[in-house]
Formats: sequence, structure tokens, C-alpha cells
Amino acid sequence: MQEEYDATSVESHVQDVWNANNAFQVTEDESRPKYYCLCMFPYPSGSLHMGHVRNYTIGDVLSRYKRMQGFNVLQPMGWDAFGLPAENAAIKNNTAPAKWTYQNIDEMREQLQRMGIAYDWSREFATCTPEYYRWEQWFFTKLVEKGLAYKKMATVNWDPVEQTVLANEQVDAEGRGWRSGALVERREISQWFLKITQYADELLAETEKLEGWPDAVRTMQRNWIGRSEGVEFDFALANGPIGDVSAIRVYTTRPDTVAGVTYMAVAAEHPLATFAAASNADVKAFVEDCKQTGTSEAAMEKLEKKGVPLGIEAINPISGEAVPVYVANFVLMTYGTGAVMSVPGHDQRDFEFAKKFGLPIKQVVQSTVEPVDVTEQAFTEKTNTVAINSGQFDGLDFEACFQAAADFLAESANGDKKVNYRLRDWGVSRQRYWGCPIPIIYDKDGNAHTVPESDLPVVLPEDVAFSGVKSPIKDDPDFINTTVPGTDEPGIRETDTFDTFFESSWYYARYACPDADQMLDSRANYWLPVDQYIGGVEHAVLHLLYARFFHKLMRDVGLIDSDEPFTRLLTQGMVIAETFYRDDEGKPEYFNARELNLEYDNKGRISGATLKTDGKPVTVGRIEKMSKSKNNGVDPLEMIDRYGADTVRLFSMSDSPPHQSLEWKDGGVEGMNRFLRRVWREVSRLPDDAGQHAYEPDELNEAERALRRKTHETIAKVTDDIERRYTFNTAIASMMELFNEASRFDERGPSAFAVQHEAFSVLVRLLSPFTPHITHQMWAGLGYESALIDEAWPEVDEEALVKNSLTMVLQVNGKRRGEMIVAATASKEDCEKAAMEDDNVAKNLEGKTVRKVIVVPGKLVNIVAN
RNA sequence: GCCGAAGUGGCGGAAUCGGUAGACGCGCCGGAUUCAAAAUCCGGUUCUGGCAACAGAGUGAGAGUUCAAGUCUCUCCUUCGGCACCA
Repeated sequence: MQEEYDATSVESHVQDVWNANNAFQVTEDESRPKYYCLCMFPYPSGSLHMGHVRNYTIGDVLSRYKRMQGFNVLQPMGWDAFGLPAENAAIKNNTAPAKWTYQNIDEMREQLQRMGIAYDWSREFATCTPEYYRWEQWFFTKLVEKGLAYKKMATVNWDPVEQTVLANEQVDAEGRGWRSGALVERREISQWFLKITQYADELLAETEKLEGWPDAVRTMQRNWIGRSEGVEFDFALANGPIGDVSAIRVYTTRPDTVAGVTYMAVAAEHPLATFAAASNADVKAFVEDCKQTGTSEAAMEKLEKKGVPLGIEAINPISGEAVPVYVANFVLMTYGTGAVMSVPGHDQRDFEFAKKFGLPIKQVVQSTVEPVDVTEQAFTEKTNTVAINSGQFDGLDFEACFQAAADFLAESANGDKKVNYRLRDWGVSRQRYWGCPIPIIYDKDGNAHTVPESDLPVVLPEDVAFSGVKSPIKDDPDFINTTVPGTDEPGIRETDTFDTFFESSWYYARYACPDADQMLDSRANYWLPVDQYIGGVEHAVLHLLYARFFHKLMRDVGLIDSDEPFTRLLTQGMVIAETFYRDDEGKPEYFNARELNLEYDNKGRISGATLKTDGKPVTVGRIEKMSKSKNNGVDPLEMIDRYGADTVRLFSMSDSPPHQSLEWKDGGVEGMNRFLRRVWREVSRLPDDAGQHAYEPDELNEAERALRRKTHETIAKVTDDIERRYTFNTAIASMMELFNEASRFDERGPSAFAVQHEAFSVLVRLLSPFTPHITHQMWAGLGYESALIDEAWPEVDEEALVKNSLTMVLQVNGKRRGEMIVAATASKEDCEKAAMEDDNVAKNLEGKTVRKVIVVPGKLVNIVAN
């Protein structure tokens, strides 16, 4: 072993060894427990960023650790290759999205391979290839057959200038299109949906069983599904039917407050609004105005709540009163019934709307414990309440009133008790080119026919000119024109493509059998479910919920046996860094730290920065997520060139626990590099025959015993940190402690060498999942001939952990007054007695009477006195 | 707006089940080595007072529970993630 550590040569050598042995290719093996570790696959943007590095290092640490534990480990990698960025790049660079995507994949694969992750590359695939997407087309036709996929109208963002549908991301905060700057309109078009709501109850119930998931994610999923129990019923119109509308149907979770309804609100697209708009200019203008907003929930909720009376009245079925009907911008036609009842006394949003428009507020629920004034704010409690001003329901509590009102509405207003979900069916149609074609053909009457299995895949033409924003297949006659399946009649292909969440909802299963001549084969049941899934928190709801849904669909089609796709989940935080900018004409220009000279104050904080090219100052901004737009990214490849992959991997794991954000610090990277160099040097300096000695545990001296204890404490700590806690940062810290102790150890003699050799041998194995290249070399340097990746994870010798004495803290009235060393076998009484004899304790007890003594064994003694 | 997190020294963070606040690393200060510097090594480093022993304060703000609170409860502030067509 050379004395100086050269990362570049070590890493390329070790990677060659792994590749020559296909070290990470796996097959099904019933004799060993399997472990499937998966990181969320990347969108092939063309360059690896630090978020990827962090994500994939976490997966690799867990995979390599499990391999050393004797598991048959699968860790695959592939490409989430359909999506909007390829279209944007196509417009910008005048390249076909396919070409751009495949080039990016090749570049990113190369970058990724330099990190030395233990992937089984033989399973790699890209979702934009027909070999992959044909199976989701096939699956979709099955779902159509089973009635789980259907068409209905849905709202999209329409750019009136570009004449195209925009993604929410392409609409700015003011509701303007990203390219045209025109005010975006809501438009309804017919789209395909998957009936995820049919699985809502199962998804919700099984959320409770996902014990390996973070509670925060489970809570978010639960809230997203948002199960509620309520009543759907009619408000009759006061002056008889209007057109074919004779009643306004609403859903409420508070039927106990119906008597308090003082007005109604309907969506701009509701038939009553349309009717009123025909004769009322104010309504007409308002309805038009309502369409000029984006479709995102956040945009809707932030809107100033506005409404206009329709001049129509409805009859409150409980109070019999006539109440006015408004058209309001916060009610959406596509959600629920497109109309809501309003109870300003007991709902805060209704309250604010009523105050603004001078509508009456009626209290129908009274608190039994506190005074309530519904003219001040809505009273929304449901416990310790009674109904008032509600006729026959007066005096009932929430539960009783809910039931009685529900029964009454069932009798008198077509009422129906109904379980409702906040979750809506999954709209899977996208009016975009770079996605999987939806395998549907329409006949001349517009009826949808699924493409038969024998005609699949419907291949997306890749050699297209993509210059504008419109999908080129939308007017490509070769693509569109076909025949209706089973006939000679001309037919027209669906030109919408699937939401890219479609691909990412089942890729984890395809890795089990990437070459199967069907969607999945029996190998899927060997590998699934994924034992450990790792990815960004930003996917906590949508991607993870869709994948869970898809898993159940695949189960119900008979493709797999399990109920849930991911047994354990780790959601990792972002990688963040300092930003620097100049704000000249309102639009800030961002600079990368590489372009700047940074100034520090005497405490090491950045106090200023100047641009290298002109020497003039730039503003130091806040610390934000690494992104192109903020120009604060750090290029992993540059870092690997400078320090080696092991250092970059180690730093990405060392500075904060994985679920928190990681701040990129050049100094921290250097610290990790320094650590690896020190370990390398110490290992290279060990005597050649250090591993030849042995020791008898009972014959070690105090220093040897202490180092051996530290070694085994560290095994226990690192194992727990990786396996149970996922706190890789503290695992690394404890390995550094072991190193500090082992390298400072200066005993000599056969047993001392043996203990020190054991410490380094353990350290190298514990470190190997984090920094697999350098440890591979050091393992050989320690005199071992085996390959480190085939070694077992070290085991704790419980005997080595035994301590003869313990340090205990002494407190008087909860304040620390000293510490003492006691025998490990000391009883509570012994500890109490010894504590009283401590000088500083005695001083602090002067003139006081001891009231109580609390002894926490092995920790502290607290004496309460006054 | 709704849902979910986070807030601790100069900085990133540690404190795992209510029991020593600040592990480990960075930075900074001092020293060794060097013609000098880089690199490396050794020591110190929450703040205030003190030569020290030690004392006081201290985990976003404010209350509360407890012998004991960074940790539990309530109220509030700030920042971040998601909100269904970014992935």
C-alpha cells in the first residue's frame, strides 16, 4: 500500500475489479433472504446533481450494508425518461425530444458510474422506449375493460395566445402563461381518468399498516385521501324549475347546521349560473372573470373570495326559509356537485364571505362550556355543543343532530348519507407529445375502442420536428389515421399521452424482470415488495400514492401477490447552498460561487463577495435549494475529480441526517477528504505483521481494554444508526471517534498490535458501505486476501462492552453540581450516599433540608432540598 | 388558504425512552514543523464574570406540566416541502 492516498487511481482500479466480476448482478436465490433497495429513478436532465448523489449514496450504503449481512441484494437503476423538460429543450435547441433524452441518458449513466454505486446495470431501462411503455398501454386497456379507466370532462389551463394547454408550472403567480404572458383561461376538455377513488378506502386503511414509513408521510397521505362522512341532498328552487334544474344538490359534512344555511354558492360553470348569465350582465361578466384563473388548488385558495347573486332563491329544507344563490369563484364545477351550502355561523370561509356581502349569520349550534358570538367569528366546534334555532333538532348534540338531520333530509330532500373523499380520480391525459400514447382509437361517432394486444405497442414517432408548443402527433396523419379495431372502418387515434406518473407508478416492479415478454412475470413476486425505497420528500403524496394505487391494480389483475409496493420508506431532504446575485433591473442575475471571490469575517462567516471578472461586489443571498435558476449548484463531477467519489459520498452522508436538508460546504468536503487520507495513512503505517497477533480478552491492560470496548461500541452504534435510525451522520461521527482513539493508541506488544489491528479492521468494514473504493484497498493493506464486498458485517462482542465503573452526574435542585465515578455494581443507596459526600454537593446543601433524592441508575443523582 | 416539516455555539449538526446541552466536523485562536508558505501535527474554542476553583445565563418567542424540558402540552413567529398538468 502506498503511503499517499490517490483517489483517482484507487477508484478506477476498484471499479474495474467489480466490473470484471459482475459483482452486483443478481438473480433469484431462494436460499438467502432477498433485499430490494430502490432509489427513485432520475429524470435524465443530462447532468447529475448533488440531490442525486445524496439519494443514491443513501441507497448504496443500505444495499452494501445488507449485502454484508448476508442478503441477496437487488439495487437497480433506470430512467424516468418522458416529460416536459425534453419538450422545452427541443424548442430551445431545435432537437427532437427523443434524441436529446437518449443523449442525456448516456451522459448521466457515465457520471453515475463514477460514483461506484452497486447497481445491477443489466436491469437498466428507460421508460420512453416502446419495450417499456407497451406494457402500460396493455395494462391501461385492461383497466378500461374492468371499468377502472373512463373519460370525463376536466379543467385545464388554456393559453389563448399559444392556443395550447399549459402545465401548472407554466403558469406564473399572476395567472399568466410563461411564454405568451397572456392571462390563462380555464377550459374544460374530455380526458381519461383512473378510478383511484374506488381504492380510497383500501389505500387509507393500509396507510395505517405502513410502519416502515415516516409518520409525516403517512399523515399527509391520510389527509390527502381525506375521507369524510356527510349527506348529499337537494335544495329545491323557490320559484320552481329553471330549465331542467329543479334543485341544487350539495354535499355537506355538517348536516347538523343546515338550519343555519343563509345562502348558497355555485360554480361559474353550474347550469344555474349559465342560465342567469343569459339575462344578467353582472353575472355574465363575473362568470367570464372566473374563467381567468389557473386550475391549481393553491391559486384557487389564495384568490380573493368573490361572488355575485344570481337573483335565484333556494328553499332551506329544514328551516323552510328562502335563501339567495350566488355564483362564487371558489366553487369548482368539476369537484363534488359544483354547488355548496353556506353556513356563515359555523364555517369560517362562509363567515368571511357573508361579512363581505352583508349576508345574514345565523347561529344554530351553541357551546355548553363557553360563550359564543357568531357575529365575531364562526363557531366550528363539534364537541360540548347543542343544536339551537333548529326546530325539532334543538337540544341535540353533534352526533345525534347529524343522524336526525340526515334521516330528515333523506325523507324530505332526496338525502343520501355518503362517504366522500377529498381524493379525486386520477386524470391521466396530457395534451403533450413526449409521453406514452394512450392506446385508444375513436370511431366516426367518437366511441372509444382500446387497441388490441396484438397491435401494441402504439409507438410514439420519435423522429419529429418539435419547434412550437403543440404536440407534433396531433396533426401527424400517419399517426392519427388508422382503422377501428375489428372492422375496416376508418378510425382516429387518441393523440393525448399519459401523465408521466404513469411510468413511475410501476417501474419498481419491472426491474424484477426487465426482459419479460409480458408486463411482469413470476420473478416480480420474488423481489417485491421493495424492502427499502428512498427519494425526495417532494414525492410524499402524489408519486407514492399513485404507485401504491398501481400496485393494487396490478395485484387485482393477477400480476403480483403483495398489497403494498414499499415496505420501508426514507424521504430525504434537499441539497442547498448559498446564493449570490445582483439586482439590476428588477430581475436578479445569479452567480455561482466559482465565479466569485468570497470574503469572510473573523468568525468565518461570509461577509461579502465580488465577481472575479469585474471585481465589483455581489449581494450574498439566502441559502436555497441547488437549482439552475439560482445558479448555486455544485457539480458532482468536478468534486469527484478533485477529491474522489468516496469523499463526495462520505460528505453527502456526514453533515446532516438524511431527512433534513444538506448544506453544501466546501470546508466540510475537505474535512471528509482529510479524514480518509488520515485513515489511509494510519493503515499504511501499521506494522506488516499486525494482523498476525492474537489476544486473550482477559489479559488485556486498561488501555487495550478501552480501545477494544470502543471498537465494539462503535460496531453497535453504527449498526443501529444504519439499520434502525438512518442517521448516517452520527454513524460517521462515531467512526471518526473510533479512528481518533485507534490512531492515538500507542501501546506496544503483541496484544496491543492485535487490538489495534482489530480496531482498524472493524473501522474499514464499517466504513465500506460509505466509501467502498478506499476501503477495498485498505482491506488488502490490512493483510486480507478476500474481497471486502464479500465480507460479513462485524459483530459485537457483548463482553467487550462491559464497564467496571460509571460516571454519574450530581445535581442539587436540578442544577449540575459535579460528577462522581462509582462502581458499575453500586446500588441506589450507595450512589445516594456517595453523592451526599461530594464536597460541592455538601456546600450546596448547607442550611437546607433534603426532601427527596432521585437516583437514575448509571446517569445521575438529583437531590431536592430547601 | 390547506396539509406536512424545521428552528440548538461563529457555521453544519449531536443529545436515540423526560435525566451531564453542544458529540463529530468546519471555522477561528495559539503552538510545533518550515528560510517562508501550503500541507501536516498538537492544544484551545457556547456566552458573561473570574488567574482559577467556580458562579450566572443559554436550545425561535411566550406560557404550562415535572425533582428534572432542546425533548411533553398550549399559543405565536419565521423558514422550507406539497397542493392533483414540474418530476
